[in-house]
Amino acid sequence: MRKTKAERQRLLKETIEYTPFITDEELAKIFEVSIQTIRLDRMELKIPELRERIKSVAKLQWNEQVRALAVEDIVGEVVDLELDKKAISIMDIGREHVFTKKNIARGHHIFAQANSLAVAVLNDELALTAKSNIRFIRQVKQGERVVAKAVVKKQTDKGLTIVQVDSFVNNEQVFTGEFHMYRSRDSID
Amino acid sequence: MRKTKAERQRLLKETIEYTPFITDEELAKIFEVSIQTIRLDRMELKIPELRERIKSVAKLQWNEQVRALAVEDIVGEVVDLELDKKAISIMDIGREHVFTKKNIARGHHIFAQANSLAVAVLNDELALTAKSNIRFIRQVKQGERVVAKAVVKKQTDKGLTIVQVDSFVNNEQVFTGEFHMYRSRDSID
DNA sequence: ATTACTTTTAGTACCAAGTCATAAATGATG
DNA sequence: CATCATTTATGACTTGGTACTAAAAGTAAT
Repeated sequence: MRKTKAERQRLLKETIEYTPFITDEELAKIFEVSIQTIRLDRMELKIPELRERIKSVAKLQWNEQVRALAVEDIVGEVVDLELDKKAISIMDIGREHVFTKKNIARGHHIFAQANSLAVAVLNDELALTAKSNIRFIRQVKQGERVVAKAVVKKQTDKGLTIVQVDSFVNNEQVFTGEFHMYRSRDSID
Repeated sequence: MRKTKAERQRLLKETIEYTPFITDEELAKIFEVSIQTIRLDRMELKIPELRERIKSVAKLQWNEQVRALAVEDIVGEVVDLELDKKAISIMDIGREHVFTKKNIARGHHIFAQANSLAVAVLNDELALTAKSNIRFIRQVKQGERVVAKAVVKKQTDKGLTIVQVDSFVNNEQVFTGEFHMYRSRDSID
């Protein structure tokens, strides 16, 4: 039996979201209605036509490529920042961060967040990590939110700046690291 | 003056690669030739029409999403592995690894390669990094190939296994790290 | 059952951005 | 000037639509 209008529209929306590369004609066959009905549905649901859908997916991809380079620069989201003093960032552990077998976050993601933050907190065009001592205090699981706190400490004898980063999940410490940073004015290159 | 055919086709190819969302009409205006000429050019160069180009970019995006989750587990490519003894991995530094402004690799990528290798070299279902001392010895640039070498050392008093990882570009050391690893049999969970 | 209203289908004209094929105009070169 | 490559023009057809109008079918209420 053919479904009701509301039900059909619900499924239509899902179907298009799941497989955006589908024509009205194919949809009409699937739902056993005329092309016109599909088009009426799309209008009511404000779903754009095939070509526009494809285009928007493609544009997204185009932006991703640009964005991947930009966003990659900062791991986690900086929520508080006082240049050359302190900074805080949060990162939610998702599927992409954990070991595929167990759901424990891979160390380098925790590290990346901390390292990024150490770079971001410094008021320099480009700061580089020269050395660091780190410690993973406890495992972080998928779904947990890691809050990393960076504090800028003294300069070392060699002109490096020390940034201390501690990461927490619900106020429980999961990571600690001391980052010795080169700053752009004393580049090693 | 209008360019020669060969020159125009060379530029056309470039242009389309760079901005695939461009119509023949727009191209015709840019190169000051008729639409038909552009179409002849596309045929000779085997460049598909706008809609096909958009579609292929969109499909690429669709695959990327799946891929991103799988590849993430191993950073770099393991080329030699003797379990519980030593391992070697290589990683080519690409655009996705460097700071957008300068072309210097971000520390956490170098770290990720080393950390991954430290995990991989241990003959355990799941090894976790507990602690590590690392040092970035010199900057790594885009295009360089980083070879990471891991050696399994002694157990510590606390049952941790120490893995020493040193990374090189053309036999010049760029990174060194000592990783203290938990092994699955003495899980901390 | 008749009326009223919603939902669906049909049909036409039109559009963008092409393909395919044929023919004519233009340019360069021996 | 003849000849060949290159460019332009023209028309018919294609896909996957939009926009609009009109008719048919289904559903509910009086």
